[in-house]
Amino acid sequence: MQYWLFKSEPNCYSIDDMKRDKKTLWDGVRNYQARNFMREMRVGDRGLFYHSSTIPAGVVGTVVVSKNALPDLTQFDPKSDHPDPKSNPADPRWDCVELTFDTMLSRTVTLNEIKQKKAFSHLQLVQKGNRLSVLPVDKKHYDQIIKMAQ
DNA sequence: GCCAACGTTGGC
DNA sequence: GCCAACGTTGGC
Repeated sequence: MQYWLFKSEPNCYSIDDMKRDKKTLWDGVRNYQARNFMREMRVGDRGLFYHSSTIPAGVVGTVVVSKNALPDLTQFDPKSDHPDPKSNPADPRWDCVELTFDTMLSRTVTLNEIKQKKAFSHLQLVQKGNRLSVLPVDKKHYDQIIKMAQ
């Protein structure tokens, strides 16, 4: 089983939305590295749900991968937020996975406190300039962040 | 294949 | 809103 982190701006899609919807397609991702990580995901993988571009930014909940990667249909919809006219329907460029709500953390584990712990220095999330919206996390770090919320 | 210009992300 | 970082695009 692998562990991941999913970023979302809460005014776009928050952990509360995730809880209400129970499951959602993680579509709209238009970054090759993030897409490749989604292609590696398998049903049952765990994920941290992270709120970005908000104060404070941080981990707010957990999710489970409930469907392996499948074509992201929003790329072919001119009315979607991220249409990609260059993507060929016979060989779609962008994929998404389905996520299912797991838990809401009892408090936000902020980026700031994660940065302050030396144990997290190799976490891609805390390395400067990180703009990846989907990234892998070690089980160790995943467990530790959940523990910090308690 | 290089690289400048440009657009987007995300913390603050 | 600012700005640094960095991915993408496109001309050559």
